[in-house]
Amino acid sequence: MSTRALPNSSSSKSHCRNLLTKQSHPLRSLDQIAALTQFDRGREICTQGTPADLWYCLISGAARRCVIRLDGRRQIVDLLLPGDPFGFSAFDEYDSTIEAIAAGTVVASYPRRRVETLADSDPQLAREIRQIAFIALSRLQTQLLILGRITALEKVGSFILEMAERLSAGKGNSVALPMSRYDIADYLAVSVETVSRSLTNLKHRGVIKMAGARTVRIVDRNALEDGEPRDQLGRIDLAAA
Amino acid sequence: MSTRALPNSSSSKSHCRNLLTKQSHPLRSLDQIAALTQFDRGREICTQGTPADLWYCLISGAARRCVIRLDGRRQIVDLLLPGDPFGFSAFDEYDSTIEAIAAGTVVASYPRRRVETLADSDPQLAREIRQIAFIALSRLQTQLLILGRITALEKVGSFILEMAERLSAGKGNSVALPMSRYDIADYLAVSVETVSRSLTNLKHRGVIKMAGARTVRIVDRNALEDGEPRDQLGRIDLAAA
DNA sequence: CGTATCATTGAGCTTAGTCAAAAAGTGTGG
DNA sequence: CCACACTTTTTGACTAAGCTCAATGATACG
Repeated sequence: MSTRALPNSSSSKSHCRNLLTKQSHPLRSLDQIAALTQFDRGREICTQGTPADLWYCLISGAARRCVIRLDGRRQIVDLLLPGDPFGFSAFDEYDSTIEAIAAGTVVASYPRRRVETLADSDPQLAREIRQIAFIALSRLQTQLLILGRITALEKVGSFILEMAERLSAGKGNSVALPMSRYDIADYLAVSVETVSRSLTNLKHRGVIKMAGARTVRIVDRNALEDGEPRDQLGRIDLAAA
Repeated sequence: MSTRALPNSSSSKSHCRNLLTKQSHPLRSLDQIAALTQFDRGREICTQGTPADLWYCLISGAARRCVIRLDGRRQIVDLLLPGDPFGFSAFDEYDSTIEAIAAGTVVASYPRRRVETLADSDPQLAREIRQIAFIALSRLQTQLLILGRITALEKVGSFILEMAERLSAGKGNSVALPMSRYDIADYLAVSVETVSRSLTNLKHRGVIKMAGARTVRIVDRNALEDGEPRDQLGRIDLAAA
């Protein structure tokens, strides 16, 4: 199966099967009917306006869910990380386009009709799908709350926290961002320059440390949460410039 | 009739039963197990952080779904209009607080466990619930796209269009907004003053007409869509000041 | 008819967008 | 391995959109 379908060399296929069994994901019970596909950076996984015949789950890598506006601007409506289901639509067509961000992003796909039929006779599966939809709702709501923040600094701050949460499952204080500044900008609805400046600002204030351009280490979690620099006791620290 | 539970006076109850049968809504098939409640303006329908034991559907009036931030600012995550289902949560507690906006807002509520059990043995119902979740997703996405707009003028413009769409089902060009400028501001994540100024701007440019403070008549649909004033042929009209 | 809420308008200031350019990576082919 | 092209990231200067504070009109409601 090439881009579309991953090349049929057994090696890559088995490699992916391994991934599928290793990476826990919400549609685990459907592993048998999953098709695995690998995508290069920037490749479209599915396209806004085409028939929504497949449901997906991102296995490894990262992807962006975006819509293009009338004025040509792109908005990223969701960032997809390992374990995230996507491709659900209230209507018969996808409501957004999904593109791979990381090289070699692997995606599992499930024929929608097939799954729905299975769900008809399997209440447990039906509940799982419902749960998946609710999780997608809560992810969208999280982003809504980020977009609703006032200052760009707060947006970038909560973005870092969200990524840390989702990528390292809350464990470490270090996040390797898989996406470019442009992606972050279109996700937060600010300009690239502002993203960059906000990061430098946080860096200078000692709230984060950078290792290369894409690895962030969180130093002061509280400060990221509301934009205000805090001391160890969580008090707003007016000394920090 | 007071707020909490509708007093069991047969008059008010039958009045509401009428509403329930008249107003088409997505959980129609569950009318039998629905409880109807009426709320005064500003009253809480359900509260963030409390057990999410009920699913709801708004029958008449309007409500806001909001979260309060650490800094005390309120953000409105969704506006609920007749026919809109709400109260779904990925976890065991509501992720937002819902408050009535209009006087005498009527809401149908459904015990979640009961519905889920019914869905286990009724695949059709299970599909309907899924569809409801997907529709909620698409509504959130719509708002995400509005929040992602750059200028306040565009936000207010698409807000008016969205309300026109949802309230009058696309028919008329006149919308009676059920909410205050403050609600609009918290929904669009801009200040009240900016909402007001944007409306005056649109009014002065002849894009909309106002009848009182809360009734908007759309004059130039195209202009609302992208912020640019258009002539009858849809061309950007630089003459309009 | 008074009081509270809601809506509009003005003036000043801050934030972030735009345009422009430099610096730092990344990958490719010779 | 290096040179070159291209992308990504950062920084600077300028400008404008929108926030804040403040005050004045309108509306609704008891």
